[in-house]
Amino acid sequence: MLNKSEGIPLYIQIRRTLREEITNKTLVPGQKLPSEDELALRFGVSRMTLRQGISDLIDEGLLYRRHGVGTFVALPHLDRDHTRLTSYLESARQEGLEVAVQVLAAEVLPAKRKVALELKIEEGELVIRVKTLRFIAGEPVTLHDAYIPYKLFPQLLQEDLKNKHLWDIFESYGVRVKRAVQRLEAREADEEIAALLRVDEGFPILYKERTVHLDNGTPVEFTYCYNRGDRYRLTVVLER
Amino acid sequence: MLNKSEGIPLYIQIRRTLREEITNKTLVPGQKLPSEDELALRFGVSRMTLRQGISDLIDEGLLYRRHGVGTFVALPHLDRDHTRLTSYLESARQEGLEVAVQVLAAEVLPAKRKVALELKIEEGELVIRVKTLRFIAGEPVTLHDAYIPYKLFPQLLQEDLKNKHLWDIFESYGVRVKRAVQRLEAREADEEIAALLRVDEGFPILYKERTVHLDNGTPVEFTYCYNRGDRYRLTVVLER
DNA sequence: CTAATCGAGTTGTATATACGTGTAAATGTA
DNA sequence: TACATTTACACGTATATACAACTCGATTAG
Repeated sequence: MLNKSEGIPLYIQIRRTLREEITNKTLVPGQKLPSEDELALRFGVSRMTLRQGISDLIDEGLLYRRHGVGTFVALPHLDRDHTRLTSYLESARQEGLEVAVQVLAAEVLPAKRKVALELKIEEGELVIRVKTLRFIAGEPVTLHDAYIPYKLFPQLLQEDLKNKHLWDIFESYGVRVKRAVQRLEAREADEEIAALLRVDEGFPILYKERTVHLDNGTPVEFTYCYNRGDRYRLTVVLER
Repeated sequence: MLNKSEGIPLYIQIRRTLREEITNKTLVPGQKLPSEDELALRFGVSRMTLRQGISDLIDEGLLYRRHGVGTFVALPHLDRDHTRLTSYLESARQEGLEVAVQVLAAEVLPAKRKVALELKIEEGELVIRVKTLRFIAGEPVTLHDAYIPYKLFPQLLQEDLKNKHLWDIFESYGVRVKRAVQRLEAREADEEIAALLRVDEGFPILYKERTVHLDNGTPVEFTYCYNRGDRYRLTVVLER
C-alpha cells in the first residue's frame, strides 16, 4: 500500500489514503476507524507516524477523536468550513423569507482614490459600480455599493444584476473568488442611508467594507455595505 | 521551569511559555528561536515534545519554521489570519499600543435564562461574571461582560483578572479554547454604556455576543461586548 | 438490585534515537 | 575572482517503547 521509496512522506500517504476513503464513502460519517495500533499495523508504520497522518485530517475536520474511545469520521457538519460567514440575508433566503434586490445604480466611472487603492488599480481607471438595495420581507435592510475593475468584466453590466449574486456572475466568467477581507464598524446613518433604509438619521448602522480577491490575489470587488443595525446580524465562527 | 507533577502536559506548558514570551516581547517578531535541540534541552523535554508545543503556535500563526534554517517569531502584520482566535487586546498589544483593563465586577451569581442557554447549563446554576472595561491608549474602547460556568473554574476569581486574559487562565487549568461564535450588531449606546465608554447616549456601538467553546464543544464563556463604533473595527478574513 | 470496582481497549503524552533533507556559510579549486 | 564543494547545523520524518488518562462494559461486593 504505502510506498516507502517514492520520496513522499508516509504520513502524507496515510492522510491521502484516509481522505480518499472518506470522500468516496468507504468510510462513512460517524463510523469508527480501527484503533491506531491496528491502522499502524495495517499501513506498516509506527503509531506515531500514523497519528501524524490522522492529526492533519482532524485539523481539517474530517475526523475527530474521543479519548479512550476511538477515532471517528466526522459528520458532514457545518463546522467543516471554519471560516464560514453567514449573513442575515443569506439565512433569510434559506428560511424562505421574501428577499428582493433593487438596483439603484449600474454604471462605469473612474475610480476614486480609496476604491483604486483597495482594488490595486490606478486612480481614475474605469470601474463598474453596482449599487443595490436589499429587502427582506419588503423592508430595506442593506445597501451595497460595489466596485469592480472594468477591465476584468467589461460585459458585467449586461448581466442580470437584480437576480444573480455578483460572485455567481464572476464564476460564470470562469474566475472564482477565494478570499474576502471584511472590516466591520458601527456607525450612524447619514441622510442618504437613512432615507434609503427608511430610518431616522443617526440610526445605528452596521457598516462593512469588503474586499474580495481571486485565487491569485487579484482584488476583484470592493464593496461598502450599510446594514440596518436592528435587522442585520452577522455571525462569525472562529476556530483556533 | 516546567512542572512535571502538576498534571498539565509539558507541551502545553511549553506552548504557554513561548506564547507569553512572544506577547510580552521577550521574543520579538522576526527573531530566530534557539534550535529545537537547544530549546528541548532548556525545557528539559525531548525534542518531539518540544515540537508538539511549537507546532500549535505555528498553527496559530505566531511562529513559522524554515526548513534547514530555524524557527522564527512571525511578523505581526504579515497576513496574520484574523479568522484565527486571537483576542483584540492581544493584537493591540502586539502593535505596541498601551492596553489597560479595569475590572468592574467579579462575582458569582445564578445564571439568567439567556446566559444559561448559551452556556448549556440550567437557569439559576452558578456562573462567574467578569465585567471589564478595556482601554487602549488611555481611552475606554470596549466593555466586556463575561459569564463562565462556576463548576468549570471554581477558583477563577482568585486569578489575576486584570492582567491575564481569560483564555490564558483557562489554559493554565489545562483547557484550551477552540471555537468562538460571534454575533455582531450595530446598536446605540444606552445610559450605562455611554457613561462607561465616555460617549453620548445614542452613540453607535458595535455590539457583539460571543460564545466560546472548548475542543469537545463545551461552552466555556459567554460574553456581551460593547465596542465604541469609532475606535473598534473588526476585520474578518474569509477563505473559500 | 445497586453501586463500586476492575479490566480491556483506546487515545494522550513523552522519551530516546536515527537518519533524511534543506540552508547557508566556510572552504577548496580553477 | 568565480564557482563548485564541503560541512555544520537546522528542521523533517520515522521508529519503538512506555506509561497515563479516559471510556465503557463486565464483574463483584453490599
